[in-house]
Amino acid sequence: MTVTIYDVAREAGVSMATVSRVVNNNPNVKPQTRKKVLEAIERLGYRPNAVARGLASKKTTTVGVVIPDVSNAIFAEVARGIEDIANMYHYNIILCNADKRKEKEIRVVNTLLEKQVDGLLFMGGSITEDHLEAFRTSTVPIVLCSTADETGTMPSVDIDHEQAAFDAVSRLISEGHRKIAMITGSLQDPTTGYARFQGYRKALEKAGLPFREDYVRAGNYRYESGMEATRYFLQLKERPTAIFAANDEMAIGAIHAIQDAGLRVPEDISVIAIDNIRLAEMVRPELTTVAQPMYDIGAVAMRLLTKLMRKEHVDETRVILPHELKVRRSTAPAPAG
Amino acid sequence: MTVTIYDVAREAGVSMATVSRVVNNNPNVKPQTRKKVLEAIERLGYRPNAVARGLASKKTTTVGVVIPDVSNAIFAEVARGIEDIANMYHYNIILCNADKRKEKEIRVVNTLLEKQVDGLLFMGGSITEDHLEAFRTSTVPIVLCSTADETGTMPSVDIDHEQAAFDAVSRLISEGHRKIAMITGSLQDPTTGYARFQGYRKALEKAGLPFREDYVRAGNYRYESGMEATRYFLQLKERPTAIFAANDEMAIGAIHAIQDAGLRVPEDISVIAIDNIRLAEMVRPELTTVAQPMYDIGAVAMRLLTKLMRKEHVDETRVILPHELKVRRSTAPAPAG
DNA sequence: CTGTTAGCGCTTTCAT
DNA sequence: ATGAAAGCGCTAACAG
Repeated sequence: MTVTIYDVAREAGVSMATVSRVVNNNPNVKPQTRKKVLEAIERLGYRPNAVARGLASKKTTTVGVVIPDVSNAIFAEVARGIEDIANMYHYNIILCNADKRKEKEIRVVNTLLEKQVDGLLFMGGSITEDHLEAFRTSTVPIVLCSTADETGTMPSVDIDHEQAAFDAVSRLISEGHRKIAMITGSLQDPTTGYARFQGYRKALEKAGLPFREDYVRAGNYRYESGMEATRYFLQLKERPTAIFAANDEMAIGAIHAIQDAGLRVPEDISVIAIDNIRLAEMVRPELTTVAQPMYDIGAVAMRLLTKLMRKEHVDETRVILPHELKVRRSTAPAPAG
Repeated sequence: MTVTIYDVAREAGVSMATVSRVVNNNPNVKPQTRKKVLEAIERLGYRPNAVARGLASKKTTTVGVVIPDVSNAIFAEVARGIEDIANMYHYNIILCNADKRKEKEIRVVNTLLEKQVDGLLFMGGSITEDHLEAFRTSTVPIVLCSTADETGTMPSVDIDHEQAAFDAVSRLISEGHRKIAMITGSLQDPTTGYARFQGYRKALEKAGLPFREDYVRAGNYRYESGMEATRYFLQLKERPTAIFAANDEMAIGAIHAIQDAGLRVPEDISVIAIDNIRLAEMVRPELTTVAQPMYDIGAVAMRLLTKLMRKEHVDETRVILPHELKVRRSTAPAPAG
């Protein structure tokens, strides 16, 4: 039924080992023999069985990538960075979606490990003790990508979320805003959600601005939650003049909620965020935001992983990439009054 | 180093076969024995090797999904449908990105086949003879998802693109529009791009409206191309009063190009499209569009694939799912004049 | 440069 | 209900 390396060997009149050599581009094969084998392969339509290969060689040349949420635009771009580098080093990559559910994240990690991937990239989301425990059982390297763990035990590639938030809010302050609200992400997540919130507080503090409970609403990183939080801010007696959203998608919700209420961005209210997904330029006014170097995060993480897999020396396993403020049209000086 | 089934057997004082049975939930194991084995597994931290399993059983319980472009919002939703059904039938799914490049699509299919997936889902994009040839070498079932092949030889799940386009344009016509432009996708792609274009022409024809070359611009399904095409339409002496875009993303580009030119949607120009990605409601005005049942496409395709993998009877291998017009705010009756 | 021969870790008859 | 043993298709020494 299916044609094996043995069939090819017989057809070409050589041994299995020789066929294996040509398939693996081992130079120790006479050109003429190689040709014979190649022809037999072609004639028989032989396709190497990667499963058997993996078992015999104990390498699969594939790395698993777990994505918290396929529908999140951030990850698409990070994935591109991962892929480009993976291709460069001849690794296949297989993506697994985890639906933003912790239990599934862990299940997926285990599945990937059972499949004997040579390495693992774990993207985004918060890292709990349960995650760490799953990671510990791994015999292959794992690097966190666009997230990091509090304990600092895992290799990771990420930005400084607190500083990014600090920079965004500072920009607002430098434009004269004093009533700045924030739509946070999950405060349960220390490395991203909470860090961004901390950045907001510190920027306020540094400027001597009071922290107000009613200027903070928690969202879930989604558009709708950005709208909801903003509607809340709009009905406050003392309406904020600027809103900082923990990510772009919520910021776009904020912009639309403001517009739907008959107000203008940025004339009445400024909006700023973090991420710089493609959408940021696909909204009117275009969104001012702190850009994460998504492609680079993926690329650097994958590069780090290759080094780990090949047991090369790496001097820094926890890398922080720089972010950059993209000034567009959604922010303006605070309105007088 | 790594603990194998043999280690567990020794630890539990049973044979490998017995361990295998408990791992595979084979009922032919005395509860007491099962308990002993489970304990040994726990104690040793045994993790079954899926590669060895796959080789021995000739099944991997995983299906490969090739995605033309991870950053395309459509596929995220389709993927969710696939996943839900896959989980239901206990298949793992591995996603592979093909970067919208035909050569890579084919390479990825081959890689997946080498990895001995039990089935394959091929999403979107146009199916060429080269694709078909790669598909033909497969010994496992393949179903096309959100696309179909012209020759009709492959199982597939899709919508009727021509009819969807026809319906969109007919809506415009019924609102009195007579100057209707179209931003097409790739006309090279018979099943999607060209079919949607055909639907446009037929709707025009049925209404006795003339077909004008200068009312058609080709885009590439991206936002920017939608903007460009629209800018072209705007400078026409006889400006269209409505634009039909082959997909939502280009339509949003059209809306912004119109707005950027100081005109209003829908008062000055109506915009309609096909897809209904989340973004359609994340734009102002919200986009009127013909919705593809993306989740269902994924779910039905995966269900069909499971039947094929289990060699169950299926009476219809080429399914067309219904579409539905979502009327929102981007269309209005044609302006007088 | 090429062939022989052990496994890789597991499933699966076939016995018992 | 359990065990023994033969592979699954391939790679990797080792010999020659």
